[in-house]
Amino acid sequence: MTANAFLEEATERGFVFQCTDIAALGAAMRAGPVTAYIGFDCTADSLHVGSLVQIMILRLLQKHGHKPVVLFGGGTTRIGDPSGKDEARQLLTDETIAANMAGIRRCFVPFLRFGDGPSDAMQTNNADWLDTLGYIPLLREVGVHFTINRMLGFDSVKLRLDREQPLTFLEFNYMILQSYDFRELNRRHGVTLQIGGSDQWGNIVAGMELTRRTDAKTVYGLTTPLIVTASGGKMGKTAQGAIWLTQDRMSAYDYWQFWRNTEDADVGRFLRLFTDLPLTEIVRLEALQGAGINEAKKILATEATSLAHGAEQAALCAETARRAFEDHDAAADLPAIAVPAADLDAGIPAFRLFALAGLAASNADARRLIRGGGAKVNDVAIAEEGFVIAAGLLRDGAVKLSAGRKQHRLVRPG
RNA sequence: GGAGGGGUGCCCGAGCGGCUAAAGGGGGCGGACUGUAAAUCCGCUGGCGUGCGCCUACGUUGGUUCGAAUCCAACCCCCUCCA
Repeated sequence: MTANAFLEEATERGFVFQCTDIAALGAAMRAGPVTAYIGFDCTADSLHVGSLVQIMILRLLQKHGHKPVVLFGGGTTRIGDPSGKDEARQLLTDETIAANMAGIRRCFVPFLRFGDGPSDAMQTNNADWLDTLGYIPLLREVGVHFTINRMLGFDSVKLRLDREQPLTFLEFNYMILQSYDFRELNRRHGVTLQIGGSDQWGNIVAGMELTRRTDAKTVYGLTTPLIVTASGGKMGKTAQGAIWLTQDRMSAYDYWQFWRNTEDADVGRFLRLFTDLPLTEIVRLEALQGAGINEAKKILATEATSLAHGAEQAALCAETARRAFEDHDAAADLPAIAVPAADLDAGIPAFRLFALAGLAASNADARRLIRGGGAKVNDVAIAEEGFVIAAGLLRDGAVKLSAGRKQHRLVRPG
């Protein structure tokens, strides 16, 4: 009934949670390319897989000939979005925001084609129009269209009120500014669709209504579902923290490993969302039973890593993992750290080296790891807590350290 | 402005003068089982040197005491009711 290639594929792949008017949006998309935007606030200097659904839907949009707009929240980050947060974020300085924006910008490069063509992606920054807004004019021109009665009903506001957590007036205004963004992007660039996570529904609808009331223009909103793992956990959280999309925050190898460790029940869903593989192929992969599903996980890992870090890197990661896990090859090209050769000659307590390699949070943590039987050197469990690692343990120029069965690091003299 | 309640480790949450690095749960890590999965079971979960300790920690700063997360004072922040 939507009869539109983009919406059909987006729906089949699991990107669509809610849409303000899917039939009308489908008609608009049939009529010609639609320009759509997603806003990204600059709260960190890199994006993680929590934003990957948004990035992938923009990619899909572009594939179908529509135009993606990436909006950096240089202005709105100075406010802080209360949506889905049970307490206010700490305010960021302007310098931090600028630095974060530069970092986030890099995350999109592998996923979208930027340029001046009709379906090339473009980027913009809401600080360009928000920073210079005058308070009274804004209140008179925009504020008049927002009723407190209505705003109090939005989930983002209700959450705070229900939990008796403070919601500052500053944050309360976030919705108004995001609405302003939508209208402004419509005016400047003909944007007619705003996409966002399901927690953005209220903000998106508010912008849609503002645009209709003041400009008599019809625009649309589309939200993506919140992605949780099949066992109910938040996706993209590990011991080390978030799964970052840039290599300065997380190596391609660890990124590959993240996807490789996907739960069985999530494989099909993640293949749909986070790879470009055709649906027919995905249907085949997710049907694999028992240990066979591991093949699908490897493909998921390589495809997802390929998008973020390139096919060459991804193939390398896959090969490293194959050698480390399937051949038990100590010389596989695992993440490595360098230790002064003299120190290694003299011998270093294993617990110290584990901490140094990032396999344990501290020396004490490493001692616990050894005591618990989870620490291995060259694939042999360490029996005594005081075990010393010296140059004699070098195999092909490296010592392999393992914390548990999955985390491996090489130590090289250098 | 007044009255009352509260701020505990990554999170939630007990403790209310010594036996408290602080119950319990969650999360995390390790082990067993597996398929580098889930579920389940077991162990660990402040730091530094190590089996004898030292340091840091219960909003902040002082005080009482041989001894405080626990008592007192001031201050900061949050919540509830009143003005």
